[in-house]
Amino acid sequence: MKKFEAAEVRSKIIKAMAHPVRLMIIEALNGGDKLFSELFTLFNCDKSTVSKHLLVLKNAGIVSAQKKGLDVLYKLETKCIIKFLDCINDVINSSIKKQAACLKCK
Amino acid sequence: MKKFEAAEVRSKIIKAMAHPVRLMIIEALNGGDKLFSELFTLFNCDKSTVSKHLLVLKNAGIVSAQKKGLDVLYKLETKCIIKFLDCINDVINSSIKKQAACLKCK
DNA sequence: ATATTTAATGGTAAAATTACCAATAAGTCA
DNA sequence: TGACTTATTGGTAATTTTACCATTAAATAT
Repeated sequence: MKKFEAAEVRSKIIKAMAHPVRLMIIEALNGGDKLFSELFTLFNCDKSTVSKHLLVLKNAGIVSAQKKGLDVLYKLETKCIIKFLDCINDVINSSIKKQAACLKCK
Repeated sequence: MKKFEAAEVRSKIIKAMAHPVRLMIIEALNGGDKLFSELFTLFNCDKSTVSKHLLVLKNAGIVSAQKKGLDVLYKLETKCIIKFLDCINDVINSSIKKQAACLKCK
């Protein structure tokens, strides 16, 4: 596989994470499997919007879905993603530090 | 800070990674600091396009830039991001396995 | 000084993402 | 069966992202 193709596949997965609602879904599911109805209550947007965000995550292989009566149980398939969020926090924190240092210099 | 705001900040960082060219830049910089002119040769797109991708990464705090004569030296600020790429590979591999298993069932 | 080389910025058209509403599909229960 | 409940899909307008071309800004060298 060419390097660019590999990067394309990876970027699709990352793009699936790159939305605040989808990030919060991932974090919620890290605390345990959740029904659609439970996830839906976390946000104040349309039900169809949440459903489509979940579809994006499912297509990326990040979550899986399983019918439970009228409801649907969602599951986080890739726990390692949570570790990544710690790294993101590092990026944020070091940015904040630099901004603070910059203010001092003025 | 509200949960949603925190997720928004995080998603901005992740969005900055969510492009094949920007991912390849990150990987290239993980191998060591690179000049713009070196990075540019990796892609066959316009120079301004590469420059703008670098700006996105810089604004996200993922890389830093430093003038070196006519050229600019770029540096990866957050090495932990590379570990995340391993996780992404896990997602991809487990997706491939599932697809393979699915084919068997037919 | 000015000609040259290089990265960055402005502008813009095309493509992708997003969120809502309406309609549909899937399951439950009387 | 038929009424009801719930998640999903279709459609669409608004927003965002992207890539190129043209221009500008910054540094070097003659």
